[in-house]
Amino acid sequence: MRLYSIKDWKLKPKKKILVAMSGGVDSSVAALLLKKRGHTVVGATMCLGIKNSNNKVQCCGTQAIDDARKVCRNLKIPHHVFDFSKALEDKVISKFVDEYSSGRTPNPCIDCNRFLKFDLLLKKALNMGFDYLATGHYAKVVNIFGNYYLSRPRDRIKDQTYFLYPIRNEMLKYISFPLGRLTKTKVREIAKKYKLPVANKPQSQDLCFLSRNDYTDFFENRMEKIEGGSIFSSDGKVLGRHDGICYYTIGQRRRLDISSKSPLYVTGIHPAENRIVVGNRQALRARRLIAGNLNFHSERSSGHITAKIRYNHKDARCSVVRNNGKIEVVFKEKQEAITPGQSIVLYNRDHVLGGGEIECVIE
RNA sequence: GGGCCGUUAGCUCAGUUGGUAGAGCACCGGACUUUUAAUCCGGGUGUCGAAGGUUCGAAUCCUUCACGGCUCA
Repeated sequence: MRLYSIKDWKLKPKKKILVAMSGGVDSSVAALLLKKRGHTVVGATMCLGIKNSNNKVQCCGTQAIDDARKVCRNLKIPHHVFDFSKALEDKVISKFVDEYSSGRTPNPCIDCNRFLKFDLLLKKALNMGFDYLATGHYAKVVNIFGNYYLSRPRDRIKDQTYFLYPIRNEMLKYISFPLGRLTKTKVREIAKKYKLPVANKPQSQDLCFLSRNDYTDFFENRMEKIEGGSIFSSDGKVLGRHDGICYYTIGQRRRLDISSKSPLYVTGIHPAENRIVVGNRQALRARRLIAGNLNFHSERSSGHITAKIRYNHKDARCSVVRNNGKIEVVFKEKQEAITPGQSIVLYNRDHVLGGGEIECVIE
């Protein structure tokens, strides 16, 4: 017998659900499934004010809005576009720029979830009389004795709980992830079966507000000044030059333009001295870190706890001490390239305990 | 002018006592990915400055020349 029940839409009365639609396959299938279960479904796309030149596929540009609209027409559901461009600028992009100038590596997708999708958009949905906000994320919300938790999805490869930890716990009861019990393969099959216009659309990969080719221009326009500086070895020798610390992240190997006996990786970024420090791969490994800007879904801090220090990273055993609005995490095995600005997310088996932003590495 | 050192992949260099070369960076390709112009995997792209000589065999030893650097007049 199950101790908890996963929200099962089939058993619940029909609800009014706003589906956040990016124009991609996942959120389109999410909308389709909810519609087929008989709920009242409305699609919504966040307009982020991004100019989309040359017909490039972007997750949130105008192409996204067009695609989402097509899908909604196909599903015969209404489609709204909400202008979140100012919020994106104020809450996500400005921080993105600040973080890079401070030598940190931000994760804007997490802030987008924190401030836009699961805050502004969710509140807007509730204000409009919707019962739930649904998205196409691969994750689950589970209810254990009246408490809501974020939990890993069936498709472990697509697990997106890492990006979702900043959702306020009290908001989980208004959130639905219809893909939580499906695999990506199955989702694509469904999209084809029902002939969704975006069935064969490639998976999005880059930042929605910045294409891969625009990094340099973006920083040049946004940053007050970008100064080149020296690249140092760990023992203080000058090995080369860098074009500005905003172009580097911890663990980065490429673009160093330094020749040596074995590959070099960025091990430190020091904005005050405008200095990049490099070392061998071994020097990237560390065991302890401090994280802040926390959000928790569970008070639990003992037992089988694992954590991942970035998306696409296997979670690893660790212990956690909470202290004064921060956590200190100590990994059983050293982790590679722990990067300030990236998020650390804590798990107990399948449950997301919470997470925060890495502030510094201790050792 | 003399002496010394150097010249090897696009770049920086390694190459043991002679057996036709290999690292890093760069570049190209692939995997992964709604964060990192991230990471990982694969690929050597070469008249070993030139010409002679010694040798079964020369990037390696000898001679001359060219170019670059340091140094002494």
